[in-house]
Amino acid sequence: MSRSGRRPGWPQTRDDILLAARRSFGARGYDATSLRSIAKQADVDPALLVHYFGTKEALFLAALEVTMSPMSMFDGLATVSISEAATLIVRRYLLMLDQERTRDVMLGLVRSAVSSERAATMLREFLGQAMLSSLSPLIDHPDRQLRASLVAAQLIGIAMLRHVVKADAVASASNEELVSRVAPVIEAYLR
Amino acid sequence: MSRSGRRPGWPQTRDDILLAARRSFGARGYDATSLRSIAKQADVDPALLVHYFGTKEALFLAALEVTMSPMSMFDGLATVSISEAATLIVRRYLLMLDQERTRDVMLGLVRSAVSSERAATMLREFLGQAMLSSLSPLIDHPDRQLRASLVAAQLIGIAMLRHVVKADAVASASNEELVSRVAPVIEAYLR
DNA sequence: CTCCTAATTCATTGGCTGTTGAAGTCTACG
DNA sequence: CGTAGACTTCAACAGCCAATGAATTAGGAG
Repeated sequence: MSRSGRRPGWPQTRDDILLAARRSFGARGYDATSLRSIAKQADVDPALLVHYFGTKEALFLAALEVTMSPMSMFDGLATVSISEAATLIVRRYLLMLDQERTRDVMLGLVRSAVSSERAATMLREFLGQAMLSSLSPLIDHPDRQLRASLVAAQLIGIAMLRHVVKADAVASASNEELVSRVAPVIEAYLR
Repeated sequence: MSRSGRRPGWPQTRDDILLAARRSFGARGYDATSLRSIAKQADVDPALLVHYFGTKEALFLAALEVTMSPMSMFDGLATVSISEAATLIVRRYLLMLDQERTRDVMLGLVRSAVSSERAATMLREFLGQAMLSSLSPLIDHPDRQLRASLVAAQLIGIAMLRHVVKADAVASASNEELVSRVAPVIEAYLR
């Protein structure tokens, strides 16, 4: 936030803003995050955010960039055994929660969904598209949708306890510890 | 919000405020709920809330009244088989989510925990006290804490999908349908 | 060298927030 | 009947919010 006017060098500012926004939304959710706080974190004037993105909600959408598709959490599950699939799902999910970028997106979605109908819809659609549609085909039961949703419930619950509530046992367990406890349960839903 | 001054009859107003507060916090969480909106819902002046409770946070605490003990979700589990215990846990939990009062408390806690460290601590302590301490003794494993926490994760995930995200499959399933799918999984954690 | 345009900031607006202090109005007790 | 005190409202403050519009600065094209 130096003196007024255009900054020298190449304007990477837009990305700085997106980074700060993703971190803030991920850490506190939509409502609790102000444009001003994002701007301060990006060392930039608040008006610049609306110049680039128009509105707070648009910035939220841009920062979370809901195309989590490259995370490919559910690729290649059809070609392995059910028990291997269950293990892979849990391991990949925990890996996603380990990487700052994807974790911030996930937590930003969850943290915002609880107080905004808009964000709840985003999360619902994300789940329906990314998880249920990839998971349901693996399940050979008339109630595949329900079973797949319960898998999602278990995973979201783990994210809540690990990163939001910060419950000791779940927060301090290693990934492989969690995999070995949770995978059999996921397997039970798939089978 | 009639004309000024004391209202005739017995002042049940305090309870009206608590009811409106519990509903609002349960529906939107701490941050997204304003004293003014609660006051309007209770048909009362905003200043009256602080006269009775002092501060917004105190009202939050009073409204959620974290002594959910009468719900006794985990009573008498030691005397039945593990499989019966699992069924009872899920059924009682869903029952709690069916009753407005306890559901509002639970959802208020969850909805507020995601954006307030304070509320996250409350939820963590509630889980530690109400669930883990009642559940752990049932589990004959060195990692009972982790297993109990994963049960909690599954249950919280169900509340999220059913009442926050409103995922179709979980929201429209009957209680007994859910019990029959989830109980075996809980049993796996306990066994 | 000169403009045009993109990047950035500044000052401001209107609205909502939690909280405060004073005033009004009723009930119950003496 | 009157007055103390509980109940309730009113008006206001200071602080934060998202958003707007004009002003300032720099890079790049001609």
